[in-house]
Amino acid sequence: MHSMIAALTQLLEQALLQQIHDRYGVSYERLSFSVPPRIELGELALPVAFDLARKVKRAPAEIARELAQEAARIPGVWKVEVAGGGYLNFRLDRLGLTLKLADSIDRKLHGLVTGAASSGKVIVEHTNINPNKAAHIGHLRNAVLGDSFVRCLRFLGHEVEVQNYLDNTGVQVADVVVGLEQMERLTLRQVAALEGKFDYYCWDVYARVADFYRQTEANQQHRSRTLQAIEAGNNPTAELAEHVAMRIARAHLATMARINVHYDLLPRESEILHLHFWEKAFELLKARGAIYFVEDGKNRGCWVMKTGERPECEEEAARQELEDDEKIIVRSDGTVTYVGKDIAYQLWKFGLLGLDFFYRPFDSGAGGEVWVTTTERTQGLETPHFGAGRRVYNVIDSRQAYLQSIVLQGLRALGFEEEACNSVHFSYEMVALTPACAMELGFELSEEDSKRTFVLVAGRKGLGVKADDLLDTLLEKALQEVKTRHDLSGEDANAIARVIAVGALRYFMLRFARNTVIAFDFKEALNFEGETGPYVQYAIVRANNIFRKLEEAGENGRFHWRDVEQQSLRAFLAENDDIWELIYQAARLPDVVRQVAQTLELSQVGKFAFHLAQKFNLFYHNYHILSEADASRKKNLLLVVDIVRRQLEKSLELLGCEVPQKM
RNA sequence: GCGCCUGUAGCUCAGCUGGACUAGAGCGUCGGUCUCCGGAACCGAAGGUCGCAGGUUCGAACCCUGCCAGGCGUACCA
Repeated sequence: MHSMIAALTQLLEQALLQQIHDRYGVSYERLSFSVPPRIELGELALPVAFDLARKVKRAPAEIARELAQEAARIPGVWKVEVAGGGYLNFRLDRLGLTLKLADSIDRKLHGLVTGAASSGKVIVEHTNINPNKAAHIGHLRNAVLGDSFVRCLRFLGHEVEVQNYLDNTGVQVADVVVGLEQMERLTLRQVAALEGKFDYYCWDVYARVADFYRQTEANQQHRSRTLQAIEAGNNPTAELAEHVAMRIARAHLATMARINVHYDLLPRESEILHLHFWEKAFELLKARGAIYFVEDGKNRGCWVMKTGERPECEEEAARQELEDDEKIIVRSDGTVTYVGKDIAYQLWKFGLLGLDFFYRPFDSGAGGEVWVTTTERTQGLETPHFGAGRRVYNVIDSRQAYLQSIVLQGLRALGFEEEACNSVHFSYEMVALTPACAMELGFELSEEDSKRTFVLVAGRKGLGVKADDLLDTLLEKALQEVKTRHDLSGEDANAIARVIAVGALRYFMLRFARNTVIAFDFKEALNFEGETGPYVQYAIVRANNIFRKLEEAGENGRFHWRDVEQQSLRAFLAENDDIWELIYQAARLPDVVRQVAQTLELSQVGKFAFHLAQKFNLFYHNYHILSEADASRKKNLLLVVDIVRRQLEKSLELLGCEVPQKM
């Protein structure tokens, strides 16, 4: 799938490459177009004449003029001009592009051109919250990035499978189980009877376990013992762990459903173990010599993988370094680390393990169809085919870059070079708190910390903003705003407030580049003005109001873009650069999304929507549409509004935001 | 120590593979726009030696080197 604009650019490139070759005998691989500083100068610019000038020893402006003459005949091109001493500026056929775009929008393509087939299933793994406590704002960033990325890939025509991996047998779940069993002295039955928000309850338990471990050596030993019991299964501790993990997982799904995030499959770590995924991977790794057993030294009794690029470390002097370059895959107590299990999981994702899970639908209580892995086949149940992806994206914060590289090293060691290349660590920075925010939450900071620009969220300390709390606060604020403007029933007001709150939250999480640390601040996150989701929503609501009024005005008020008079529209577009710019920007949506698929910078979609909304608001201010006396001009204006609102709506949809009826 | 990332307006951030210019937004500040399709909006002003110093290039916020400052990682946590 490529876009209208990309298709046109390609056509232009082909024609020019041919022309340059014929005329000057120079062969380029490709031409790199840029964007002129102002729309009046055109939509595409090409500085190739500067380079040609050196090669054929002639003036760049002269060469540019020669190229311009023929290029003007390319279909879709309106005019070609020479500027800036040798730039070729291309001005596109405004009417043609506008009509094409309107038609494309009607067919729900929004500027895309159907073309190349999808290149196989893409698996996106995101969210992956340890199921041992409530989700916090850092998890929201992960889920919003992942979910929006999935929406973009689907828009581009990819088949996408969304997986939310549940680390239900890991250390973090074990810690909470220790807290419940040893600290709180609760049985499974008692835990199951606990009322209220269980994820919040566990948040506090988890925060206190660290202290519990510090108290005595015996307390500390509960961790390893519990972890082993969980891995072994068939014992009360394992059952409690199962209860905790799945109950928390449900809570996470409910939280994510609030912000329009859903999944296809919940692969569980316990199945990786019980279905012997890990054993199989372990055998493969051993057979290939990718990991080895350590007899001596600090890593004694562990199976490790060598990291770093010095396989032949020499003599005793290097012994220390060698140990530093060993990543433990199997601990000395026989349990497997996360990385080990992740290698097995990654192999399965590509269909390389020769094993598969069993599946059953998962009742998340949060709507949407989601499946979970199980250890046994369910009789008579037809299950979708999961896994066996062609390309895999793991949305994981940048602190895990090292672990991710080890997983890839594992794949490579097993000879799966191509799959390693198709494994992408979708890395992003964490959400931290401003010191002011941490203090607002009631945390005492050291003098050192209070001087920092941000402090890290720390689940172990219970320091963080819970996702549901943030959402509740946003909802409340949005509701206030709605109520000051409209007299609505509670239900209607709530529905609108929810859409606005989610729009604000998701936009906020996507505003920043991936590798920017978000220093969370309530004032900023709760803002509904300026560069925010509600700003974009408001622009669309305004546009929708125009059409609503039009319909209210009667049958003659109905509008369809095919009703525009082409001659009138042609002149209108030629005369008004500001309007043409609005449409051209709107047409760029698929180009932005294609770029996002490569750079993984979702913020670009947000920026696109915001800038387009800004331009629209200016247009809205400058042009009166409903009161326009000239009928054909009015239709032209309506066409502009229609195109822009539909592209804006689509870009919000890609960001997982909806549009309220009114606001 | 080593590895990765970051340093742009008072604050929070953009700036695509180096390119047309006066380096852009939002917030905040100050001043305007309500007989209008809703002001969650629009317009204007003030505010920057793009951390510092070299280098490459016709051209550098962007590429290279060094330095300074900060963050993260380098766990038998993930």
